[in-house]
Amino acid sequence: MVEITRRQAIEDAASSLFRERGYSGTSVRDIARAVDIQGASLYAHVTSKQDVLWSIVERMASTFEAAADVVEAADPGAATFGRGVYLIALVRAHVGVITDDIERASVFVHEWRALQGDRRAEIARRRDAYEARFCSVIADGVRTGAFEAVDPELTTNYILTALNGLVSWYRPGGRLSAPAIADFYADLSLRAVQSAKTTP
Amino acid sequence: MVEITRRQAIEDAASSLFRERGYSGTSVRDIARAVDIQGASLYAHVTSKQDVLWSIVERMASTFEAAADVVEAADPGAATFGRGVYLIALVRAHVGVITDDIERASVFVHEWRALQGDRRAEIARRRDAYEARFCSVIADGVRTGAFEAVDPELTTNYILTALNGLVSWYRPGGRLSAPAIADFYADLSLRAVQSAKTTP
DNA sequence: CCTACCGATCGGTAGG
DNA sequence: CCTACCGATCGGTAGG
Repeated sequence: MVEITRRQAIEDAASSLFRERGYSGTSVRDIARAVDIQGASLYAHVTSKQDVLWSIVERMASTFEAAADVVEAADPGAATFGRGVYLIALVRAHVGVITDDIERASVFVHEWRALQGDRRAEIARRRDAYEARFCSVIADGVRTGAFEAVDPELTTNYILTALNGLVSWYRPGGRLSAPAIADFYADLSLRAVQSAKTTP
Repeated sequence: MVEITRRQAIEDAASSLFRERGYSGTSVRDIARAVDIQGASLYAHVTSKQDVLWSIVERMASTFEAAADVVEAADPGAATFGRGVYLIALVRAHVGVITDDIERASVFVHEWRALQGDRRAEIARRRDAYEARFCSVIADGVRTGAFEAVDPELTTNYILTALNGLVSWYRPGGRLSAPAIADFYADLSLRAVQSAKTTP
């Protein structure tokens, strides 16, 4: 119990530092200082600095995946919803994950490249799979004529990077609430692909 | 002449390394090795690692500003062009700067935070001023009804981060040419803000 | 969770 | 542009 809490405190502190200074720019002593222990004592709780990064990044990857799973579960086989409704739901889910844990989300977006070897490869693979969900919804919409004849891959990159930009400026308690941002971002994303024919 | 060339080679190598590993993750010896000299010899050409980062970031800041200046010069007082045409021109200019020098652009986008003190503050200020150009075009369009009633600041963040995402995946000689990407990104950005009323 | 310590590497300087 | 070198800091281990 105590250990779980301590470990979480370490990951919280590391998330904040990794976000501010990057993984390479943060020393294990920086993290230790943030939780008020000696640098070497950190190794009673974690096996390496890489291990801390991995925990943060892996958890966020799972959270993004789970959020998209929920959207998918609401319309099994993707048969009922219009592609626009589906895209909006995916965008809202993505924004929600970011605003729910802005520091870990920031580390996920910007620091996953600091992972090494198999772990980096795994995250790259899972990112690709996640992006493919957006891509196939967009491709579907283009096929049915609900969306403009956009390039699905390019458009996925455009939209997802726009959403991820949130990690650089969102701050809880700011001018706009998280749900308001999710709504506005969903509107912008849908309009970007929406066919003029289906716009009233 | 030789020195100018050498200095450029160092900045090129540093751009590539800063892009791949980040500023903190790159050592001066890494840079030196890339230009085939000893680590300490680098200091015959640069005064510090910070100095190299500053050169890269400052040049890119100037390049972005100059590109927007050209757009502005084409319509002094912003009186003739429709806001849509103007926004498209700004987006194309921005994308063009990125695709013209993808490595320095990537460093500009991701590593400017590694600058210290006054230099970091200066770049933050110039970034804000640059973003304000996009913001005011969007705000104008909203006022005249040419654009949807979007939040100009939020929309500026959305669009500019989407464009900057290019630094993470654009590679010269890829599936899409730089001008094609600029066109598609301009279309997506315009549609995101375009009022349904003015869409045919 | 601490003190004490490890070899490696860091950015940078001296002096040629 | 080199060799030789500086003090500081790095991630991590030993042993309690």
